[in-house]
Amino acid sequence: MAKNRRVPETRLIDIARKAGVSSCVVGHVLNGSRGNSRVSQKTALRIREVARHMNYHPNHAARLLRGRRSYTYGLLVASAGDPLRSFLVQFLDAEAVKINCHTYIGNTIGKPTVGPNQFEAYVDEFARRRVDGVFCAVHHWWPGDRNYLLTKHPHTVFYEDPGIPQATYVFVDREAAVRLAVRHLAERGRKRIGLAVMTLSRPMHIARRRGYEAELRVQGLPLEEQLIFNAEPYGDAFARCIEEEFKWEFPEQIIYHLIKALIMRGRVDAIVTHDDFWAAAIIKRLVARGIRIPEDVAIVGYLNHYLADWTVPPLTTIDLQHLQAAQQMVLLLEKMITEGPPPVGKRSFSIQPRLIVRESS
Amino acid sequence: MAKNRRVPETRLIDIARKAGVSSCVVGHVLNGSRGNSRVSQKTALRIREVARHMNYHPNHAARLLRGRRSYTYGLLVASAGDPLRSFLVQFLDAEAVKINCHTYIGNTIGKPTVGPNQFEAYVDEFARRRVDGVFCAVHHWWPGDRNYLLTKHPHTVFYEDPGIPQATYVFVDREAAVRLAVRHLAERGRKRIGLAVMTLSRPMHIARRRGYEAELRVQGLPLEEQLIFNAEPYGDAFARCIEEEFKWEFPEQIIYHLIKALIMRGRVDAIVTHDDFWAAAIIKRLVARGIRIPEDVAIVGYLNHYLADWTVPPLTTIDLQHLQAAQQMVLLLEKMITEGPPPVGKRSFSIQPRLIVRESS
DNA sequence: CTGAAAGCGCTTACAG
DNA sequence: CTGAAAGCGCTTACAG
Repeated sequence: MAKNRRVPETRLIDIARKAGVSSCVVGHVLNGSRGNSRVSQKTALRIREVARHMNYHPNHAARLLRGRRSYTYGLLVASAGDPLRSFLVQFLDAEAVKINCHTYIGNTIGKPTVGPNQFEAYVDEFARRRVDGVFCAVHHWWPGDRNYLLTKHPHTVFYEDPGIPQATYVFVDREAAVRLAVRHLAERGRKRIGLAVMTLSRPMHIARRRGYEAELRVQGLPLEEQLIFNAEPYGDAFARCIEEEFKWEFPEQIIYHLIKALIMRGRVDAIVTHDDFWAAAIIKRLVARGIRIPEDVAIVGYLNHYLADWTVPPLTTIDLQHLQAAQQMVLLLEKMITEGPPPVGKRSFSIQPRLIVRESS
Repeated sequence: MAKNRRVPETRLIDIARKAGVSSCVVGHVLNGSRGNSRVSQKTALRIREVARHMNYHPNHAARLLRGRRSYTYGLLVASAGDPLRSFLVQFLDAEAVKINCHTYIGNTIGKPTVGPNQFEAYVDEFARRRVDGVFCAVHHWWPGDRNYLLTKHPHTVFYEDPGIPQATYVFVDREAAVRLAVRHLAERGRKRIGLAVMTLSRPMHIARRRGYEAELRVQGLPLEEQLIFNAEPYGDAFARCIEEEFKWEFPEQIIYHLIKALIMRGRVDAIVTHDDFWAAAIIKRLVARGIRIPEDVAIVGYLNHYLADWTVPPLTTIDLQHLQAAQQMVLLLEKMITEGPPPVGKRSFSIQPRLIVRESS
């Protein structure tokens, strides 16, 4: 019975014996954080040779226990497959790997075994595993005690403003995003540009309206209340995860109300949509009614998910620059870990989105 | 300067002092693997109370060092964002979480810092972190020394046959998959059903051809060599990852040859495609040429990626049952870890795919 | 330039 | 039913 036996790993002491030195010398040569000037070149070389030959890999647990960093970041997301965040997750991991760190992913979607407080459960798990810091990319409308997170892990960088004073975060400039979209549509001759948003009750979303109004003014276009569709009154507009299936449920009925409000009543000739999934759903419904995209109505998305390449017609959208956001977040967290938190007042960092023109506008 | 200080975590000894017992009693009550009969109910209760109150979380590194399992599985994938595998990755993680394990994801896409042998680098990293076992879901055409993996981690479960004798793996029954597709198309009256595959030089892909031919025979349909398109002669047909961008590059020129071969020469009225991405690309090209889907040509995909819901028309496809595969893989690996590898000859497990009918057929 | 030794926080065989 | 103590594999202050 093979059972749980594994080939015993080479230890520091094995190298030391083979090389005929003490283990502390080996430690200095192979894993030493300080300069290695204390060991002779020749010895160091021999030790490295032996280590390579014996396929030595330092025991991570032992180093951790001795107080070294874990070189691990906790990463909180609703789900690693969350279509709104999957590229951010990927980029965060890739950037972490570049500096020899690893991301420990905590999905906050409720699992029966973990119980309802999965967010908090992962905050504890991160503590157990001694992560160096945490990225929180959980949507603001997802449950989870952000204050508890900050208490247990002062080194935390959020994606989007968590609404907690003094928190450090990276956010996409939504005002600029909508201005880009509106300017583009105005330049293409659109006169009645609509805005469709999930909610207007959070600062980050109010920024969209602000950008929308500012750019309409610049373009000399009329500002009518009926050109703005806010999904809030129509019930829970947020994408939900169907627990069993891990698929994101899209609130289809919202699209029905949206078309009624913006197309029928508002008679828009363009819509700046909440995100690419909204955009794709709107395009589908409009095409089914014989409305031509972009001839009759132009559509602009928000995210630049790879879905945007596959809609018919392909979607003009706002790229959220997830790679740039990820780079910024890793840089920030690493700096927090080594140098402490940034000064108050310099804890938020905006990412400038980019317009990607395809065929829906 | 806050620096790298964190709130000191509660230790076992802190609980012991507070509860007025020795740390070994506390260890037995809180983390003991054996029955706790050796400690009185009353003491145990008090200890648990104190632990909860002091927010105790056992130090993972210390337990690991003492020889306990890491409750961590290594997971090798080309990239966590690989569109062909992302749901499998998600499900594997979710299933692992259910039994209180964690998946440590190793992306084998080459990073400059890790060097060209990222597969092997992660095999070593998994050893350092003392994972209990490994899932390998890397595509067969991706580089990486699978034998080295098995040497370092005898407890490994592959997704799809790695072509190594005695390896344990879960695979999708491709023969059954293609038969489902062909039968469905025949039932809808299609007479000239084409098959498009990336390669026929690996057993797993030859299975597609086998299923195709077998079902055509059953349906009494003609078997013509020109109805089979094998992309191999047209150069590197595999999706590639563009390093900088982490986007999957689709081999578009293949589609051109495919249409020429199957539509122009073969005059097919249906195509069973290599996967959903091929299917989506084919649909796009055909629609652009004025060919109607499914009236003129029916298309069936393979994978059931969520993209399949967004093509126009929505894609009829074969669902690969990734959830079921993930459950099987976790079950298998856990059993290997606790009871040793399954007997030779019982090391491969097939997953039966399912036909999902949408509007492209 | 190098070595002997303490200790990180647990687990567990051993002794009462 | 409970405690004293060794030891997992490292790191590092201390002593030569």
